[in-house]
Amino acid sequence: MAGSVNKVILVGNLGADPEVRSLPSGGKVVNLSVATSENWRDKNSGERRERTEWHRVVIFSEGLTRVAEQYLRKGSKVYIEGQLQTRKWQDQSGQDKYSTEIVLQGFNSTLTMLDGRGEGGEGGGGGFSSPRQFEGGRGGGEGGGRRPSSMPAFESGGSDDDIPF
Amino acid sequence: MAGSVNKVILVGNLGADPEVRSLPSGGKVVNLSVATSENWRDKNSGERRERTEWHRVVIFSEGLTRVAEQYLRKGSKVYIEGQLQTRKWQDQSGQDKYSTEIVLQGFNSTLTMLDGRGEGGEGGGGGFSSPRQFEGGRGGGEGGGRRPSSMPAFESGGSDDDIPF
Amino acid sequence: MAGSVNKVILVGNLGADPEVRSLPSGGKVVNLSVATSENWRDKNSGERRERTEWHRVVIFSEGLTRVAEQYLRKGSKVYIEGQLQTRKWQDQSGQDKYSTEIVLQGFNSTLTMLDGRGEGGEGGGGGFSSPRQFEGGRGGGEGGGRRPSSMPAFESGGSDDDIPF
Amino acid sequence: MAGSVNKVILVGNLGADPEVRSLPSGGKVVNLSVATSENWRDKNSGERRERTEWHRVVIFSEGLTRVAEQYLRKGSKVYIEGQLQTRKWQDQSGQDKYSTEIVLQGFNSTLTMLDGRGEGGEGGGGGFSSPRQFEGGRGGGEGGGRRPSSMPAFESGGSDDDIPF
DNA sequence: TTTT
DNA sequence: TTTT
Repeated sequence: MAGSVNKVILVGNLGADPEVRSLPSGGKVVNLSVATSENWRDKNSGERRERTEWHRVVIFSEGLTRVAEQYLRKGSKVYIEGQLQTRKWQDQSGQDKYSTEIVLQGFNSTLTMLDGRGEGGEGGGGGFSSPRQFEGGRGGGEGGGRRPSSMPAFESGGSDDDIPF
Repeated sequence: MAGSVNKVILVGNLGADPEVRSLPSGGKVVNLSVATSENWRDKNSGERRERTEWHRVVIFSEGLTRVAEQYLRKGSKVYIEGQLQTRKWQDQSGQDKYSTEIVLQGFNSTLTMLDGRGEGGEGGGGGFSSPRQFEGGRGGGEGGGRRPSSMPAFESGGSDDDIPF
Repeated sequence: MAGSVNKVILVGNLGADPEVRSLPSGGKVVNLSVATSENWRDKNSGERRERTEWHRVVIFSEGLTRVAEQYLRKGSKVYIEGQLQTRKWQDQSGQDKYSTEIVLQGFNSTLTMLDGRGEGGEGGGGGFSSPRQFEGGRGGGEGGGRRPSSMPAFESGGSDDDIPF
Repeated sequence: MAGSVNKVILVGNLGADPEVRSLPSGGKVVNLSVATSENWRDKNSGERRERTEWHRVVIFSEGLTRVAEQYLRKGSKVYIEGQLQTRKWQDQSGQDKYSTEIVLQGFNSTLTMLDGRGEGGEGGGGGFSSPRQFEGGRGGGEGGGRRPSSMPAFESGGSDDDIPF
């Protein structure tokens, strides 16, 4: 089919450091555990209540795995845009299990750091330094846009030095 | 915590008629099974491939349950905006199971019909037959906006806010 | 700066056929005029009211310009994901003018047809008539994902035959 | 019409303190000037480039005007969800002008502070404490919001004239 | 100018 | 289980 949209947008904090796994193919997959929370006041009791939701995020996009591995840590706040996917697997006893994940792969996947904590003192000269945005996929060349021959996204081919912080 | 966002946006088709359950409280809950699909051409084989993802959608918002019950049918195309929630439950054997759902409840929940088939007798209550948008939550009184004393949304008289999440 | 997000999501109808312009570079730019509307019942008068908003959409992404040109027509319903950009220009009298547009360019741009009317044999060839999804940018190679060596998106490099209808 | 969606999602920084205006009705309207930026590396020159977009945000929702007035300052980072609206007005010389704004009013409007920095050490026990989320509609009572003790310095190079509205 |  |  088509004519469909499957999009998840999260702003939340990492509950743990990213888990990086290497694939036989040489690529990497990064798993994030992201918390989102909401507060509300109970209408009856008047008490303040909170609910935290934990999201399992799986990053396949090459550029984004590198970003996650290098710059994200437990507590980092991130903006994430990905797709919902439910995966079936068997546990040790052969029981069917289902796991629903937010997958960052290919187009329309985004990972943006929202807290530029570390790295070189944004207090310094004035320039704040760290939050940066990266987008999924490879560099896409546009034919005749406003920025011909440029790319508004993370360039996965480059070295670490490409990321200036 | 707060400063977080938990949002799912789907455009897809219902795989079955909505399932409506009545709650002890008198309210209703509606479950939808929504398919999103993507097509791509395999870069190696050149074959066209397709992947369909099934999403479990749970509607608590009073206005939206009514809309779903009355106007949605198997095959309907919908735009949905809700929140991710993972729920723990036990199967018959006492095994822990987890189910991740897109929940439409309260603010920032939206259900829009994208195909105005409208066949059959929704002529009942007032019977509009075609795509219509409804939004979650209560009627929100605006103090001094551009549309003073009007409300751009479905007016739900009741209280679904009692459900604490 | 970074750590920012600039995203517009529209579901609406084209008020006119797409306007296609060729660029000196050989590329094309397509402009769409998209209407979104909302209905609500005035809380005081009880009357039903409607407000329509017109959006100027500018498509630079190569694959998406072709899709728009070939398949979209006045009245088409579309899902659009792009970026807000305000552009300064001068009218004939030299007055500064500003125009805010939804720009589809590069990553995170999406154009999905939501009504498969498909009138008038737009393909000639095989004519599928209904909703299809296309995404911005060029094909993004993924290193080690779940769909190694495949691409879940519109492939801009190919010929028209890539689009199977 | 219906079956339409008009949604803007921004994550950006305030270029100035919120502008609060009181309405004859007693309500308030708050205007925000929000910057989003993107960085990319020019494919030809290899140079790093940046483009900043300024967005005019208008808040009518009662709860959100209060939040904006009390907690947002120049430099604040926010998540915003609203609607696009283009407004026609006349300048002093009677010329027609158009202004496109992101309007937060009623349902599906959200304003979330993303930098509640204070409160050291999210690396610590776990508890991060300050960012708060508010959503449109009713005035949500914000019980215990802590004012960020300092705002991350927004780095606007230029004068107010940089902001084209 | 669309759509219902 | 939908849709094309």
